[in-house]
Amino acid sequence: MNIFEIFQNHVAEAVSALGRDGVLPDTLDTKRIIVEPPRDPFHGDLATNAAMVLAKDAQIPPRSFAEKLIPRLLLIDGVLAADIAGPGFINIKLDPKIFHSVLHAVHQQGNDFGRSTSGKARNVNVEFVSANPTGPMHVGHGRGAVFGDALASLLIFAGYNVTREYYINDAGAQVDSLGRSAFLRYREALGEEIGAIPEGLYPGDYLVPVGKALADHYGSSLRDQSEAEWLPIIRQAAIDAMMEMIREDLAVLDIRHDVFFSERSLSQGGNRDEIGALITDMTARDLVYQGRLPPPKGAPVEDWEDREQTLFRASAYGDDVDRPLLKSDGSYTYFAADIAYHRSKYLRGFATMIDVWGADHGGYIKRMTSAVKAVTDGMGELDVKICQLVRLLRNGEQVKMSKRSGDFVTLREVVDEVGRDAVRFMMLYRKNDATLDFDLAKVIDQSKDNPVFYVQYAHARCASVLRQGHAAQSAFDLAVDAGALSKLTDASELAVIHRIAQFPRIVEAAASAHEPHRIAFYLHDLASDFHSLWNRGKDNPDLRFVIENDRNLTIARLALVDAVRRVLASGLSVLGVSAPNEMR
RNA sequence: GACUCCAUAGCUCAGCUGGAUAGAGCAGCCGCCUUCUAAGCGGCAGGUCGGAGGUUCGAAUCCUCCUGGAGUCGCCA
Repeated sequence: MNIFEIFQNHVAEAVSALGRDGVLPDTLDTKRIIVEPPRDPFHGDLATNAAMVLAKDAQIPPRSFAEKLIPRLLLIDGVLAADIAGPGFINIKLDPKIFHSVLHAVHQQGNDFGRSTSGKARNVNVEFVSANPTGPMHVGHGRGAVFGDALASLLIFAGYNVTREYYINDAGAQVDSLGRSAFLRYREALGEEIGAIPEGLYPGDYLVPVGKALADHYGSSLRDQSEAEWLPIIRQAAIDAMMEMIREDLAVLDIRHDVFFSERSLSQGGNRDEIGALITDMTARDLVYQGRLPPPKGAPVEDWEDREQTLFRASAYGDDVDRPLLKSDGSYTYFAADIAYHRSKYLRGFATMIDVWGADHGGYIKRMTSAVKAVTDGMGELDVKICQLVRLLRNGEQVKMSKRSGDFVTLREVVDEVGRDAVRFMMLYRKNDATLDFDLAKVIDQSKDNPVFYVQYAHARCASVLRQGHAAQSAFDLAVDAGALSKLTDASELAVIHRIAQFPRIVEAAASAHEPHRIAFYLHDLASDFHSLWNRGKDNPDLRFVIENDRNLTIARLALVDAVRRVLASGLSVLGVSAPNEMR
């Protein structure tokens, strides 16, 4: 139940009715009407810009428009008053019964309150993590992982049909290096002295067990083969081991992908060369031509050679320059594979694609969105979400890189230290495109300075109050009707209900903007409202939740507490953070 | 050189896709806190929304230019 949406429809209907009556033109575009909470609650419960956005088309001043509209608004059930404010805002005062009915809806819908159908079951592909299978995940990967996972959950909650996907970069030079690194470890496992790992290969200890497993399985049979023979075998074994490790890292954060898509499968996996087919298709549609590029700007590229190459007309679709699809040795560029990959998403039924990338890929957005536009005839839409860097701190001091597994702090180390909930919540308590300071000491601090604790504690406190309530009263049913809820009249109680009423529109806005952090901030606000309400009981015992001699009031208040608890739980569940019943 | 992102209170950041007197948390100051779970609650103070133009009824939000910071640029992945 989204009261803002409901009243938006009411207001639109009122405008249409005036159109039919000839009071206003009947051609007004009521879709532009917005009903939202006023900035200042003193103004009322709802505010609408209807008069201002439609005045011009109606060819009358906004305030005159409002004067015509208001009598009509007053006919709407639940509207107590409607006033013109400022340049032509209409502030609406609602009967508290509307808000009581919101509470009632929470109890009826339970954890589904806030769930929306605004996504209209449209297919969305969320591709995230896609870390190269060359080692364990680090903290930066973790941010993209949590962001993508929470965004996917949010979209599901908002009524989209979501697939979580991981693109395995298992076809480039990096995985060849991985294979060679694993080969060294294999020889090491056979008892050879391998010395230092050469520059350009992966030195991390995590390849030691891979080498050992290879030695166990193949004995020394691979050692004397040529690289052309052993590389495919060892490379694949190493990739599989790395992917297994990455899956485990993700599982620690409770993240699971529906699809793992192999880059290699596009050109070498089956009986069909997807990338070649793509280039043929693009050539037929004149998206590709043979031409020359100007030398790259900025840092000079030493081995730059001016030559004719196979180029995609990216600049015709919004990119800065055209982009090569073939390397000089005739093999496909990464970009060519990526276009084929995104086309495959489209062909699999995803007109809406979301990619979650790290900050270092920002320069890649234009060419990819332009490519998606080109190969889908403008039918496919790609939104790239960039997750900025994470600065790992401990009490304000930058954390030194660990040498244990290469040259970075692994995600696993961080989760082991502070826990899944802290990692997930803090990764989401910031806009994705802003850099994030993650302080290992602060996120486990049990104080209000720590938003994770603050929100979880609000949930635990709700649960505690409900336990107390059940102890003080005999068994009761919280799903009381809206009439019984009319006992809730205090301004601080109504303020909490107002906040609850906003949850559905926050969900929809966050989902359509692809911004899960809005849920995290909302939960913090709701927690704050609740802590505040709880404390009112200190100064004024009449405002406590459990009132000894007033069973009905107690039940109404516990219904409010339970609604807060449910919305907190449901929001936390979208973020993938647990909602504890006690904090001990 | 070009492009992307960022610039909002002393600090860290929100700002609901263009709305009213720009908000929160820290830090500072003042008060309260033997409670339904203590780890908090209330209040005060704090701002030329980096700067200058523009678009319009209306701009922190959209456009242009400038300044400052981060990142990217390739036949790398």
